Amino acid sequence: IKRYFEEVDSDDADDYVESESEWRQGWEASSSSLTEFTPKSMQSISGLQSTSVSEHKRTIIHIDIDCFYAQVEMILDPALRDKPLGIQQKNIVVTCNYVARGRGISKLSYVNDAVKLCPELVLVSGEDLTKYRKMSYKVTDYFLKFCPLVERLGFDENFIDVTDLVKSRQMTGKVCDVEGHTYSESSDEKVPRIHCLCGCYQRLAIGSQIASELRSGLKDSLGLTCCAGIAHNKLLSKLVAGTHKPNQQTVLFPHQADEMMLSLKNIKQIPGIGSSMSKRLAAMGIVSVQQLRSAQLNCIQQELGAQLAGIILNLSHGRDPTPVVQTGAPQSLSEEDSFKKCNSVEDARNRSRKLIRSLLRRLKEDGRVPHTLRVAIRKFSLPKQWTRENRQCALPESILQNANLDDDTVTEKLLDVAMQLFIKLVDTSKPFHLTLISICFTKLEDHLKKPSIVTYFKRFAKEQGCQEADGSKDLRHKVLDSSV
DNA sequence: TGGGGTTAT
DNA sequence: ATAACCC
Repeated sequence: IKRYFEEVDSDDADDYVESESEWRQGWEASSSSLTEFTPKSMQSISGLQSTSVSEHKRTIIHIDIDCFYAQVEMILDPALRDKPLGIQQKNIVVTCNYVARGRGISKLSYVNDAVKLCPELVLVSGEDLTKYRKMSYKVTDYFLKFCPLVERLGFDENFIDVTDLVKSRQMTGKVCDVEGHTYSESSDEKVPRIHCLCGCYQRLAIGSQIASELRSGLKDSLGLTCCAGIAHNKLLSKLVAGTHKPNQQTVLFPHQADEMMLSLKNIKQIPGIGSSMSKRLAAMGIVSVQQLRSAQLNCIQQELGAQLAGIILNLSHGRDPTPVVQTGAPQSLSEEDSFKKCNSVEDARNRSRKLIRSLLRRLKEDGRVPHTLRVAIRKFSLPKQWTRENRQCALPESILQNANLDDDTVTEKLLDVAMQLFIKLVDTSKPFHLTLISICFTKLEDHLKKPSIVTYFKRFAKEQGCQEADGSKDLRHKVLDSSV
């Protein structure tokens, strides 16, 4: 096989390997007649249809920081390291360290239950996300030092597309083996590695080396441990990252994609299929990945529409063409607070003021200026009503344009805007009962952005009643003619 | 359940 | 503006 790849020099060859059985057939067939082992002959051997030649060409790493909030607290106070630690928000333990997990505490459990389970549990308040947010961006920035394609998912996960990094390492011609675990449900069954380290197998092996370097670098520079999953797309890299759990990494080769997907107990475990979609599919009698796969295409299409059906079905086969997209600066900055009861405008105003104060602090660091403000509330209603309502409006330029963000009058101006929105949400002439207020700044734009020359040309064009600024030449003549 | 985020409709 | 998705 090695000679084959050397002679044919085809990176595409292993893209034809669709499932493990097909791979085996190819393997067995090849050992009897090496010369006939070409992509074409492989196709005839197994009768497989490749979905896309380039489908296995990327190398994606998914990084998942181990119990992120707890790790941040343990770094800030190393004395917490060997104690059972929980992070508390209101009366919920939102996450905990591994010592606490060893005592049977699970994420998102009630404080009462957790303390009953483990009376020595140390609780730290995690309602203010500032430290976690800062560390989170340090992590993303760390990855960005090596590779531009980093996509954040929440505060503690990142996708990294290392395809180009892998390519340049391949140029050196060195062959490397896998670092860390290799995914296989039946763990004693080993992929005959060295024979397979060609094409995408070699690429993913290099990816696992890179992942290992990134992980140890992260530990050295920020003191954080994490899990990594390496695969040819985002879906699989994320799923496989969770297979060996704290502080380990796992690579998944394409022929194991089926096994990975089929190992999921429920379609809800597929990232991208949430509670709403699960319910719709469950209503059609579809609960398992296998059922989803064997469902009639047109049946699902009827129910979901062709586009969505295609995406969902693709996911069930471990296919995910979505690219890793650079996340960059956040699209919105928000803060929220939940409580048992808020039933007066005064109370609402005071709570909103706190939110706006801390948002202004963040805005100052961010450097950008928001152009819209949104207020959201949750009304107390019959349990199981998870409904939030929101109103938004454009922010008057005058408030933030070149204001001192520490100025309390700025806070009060914003608060006035927020309360106008609040009144649209709540009929304050009647009794009300709120359980959450959230304030969100969006449409964040660069502050120091001087209007570019283009802006002036466009404005001028408009004044002159020009059509599209198709020719800046023509425009320039106009400008000169008018002796500006 | 909490305190965040994103994108699609 | 809401609803879906993610952590």
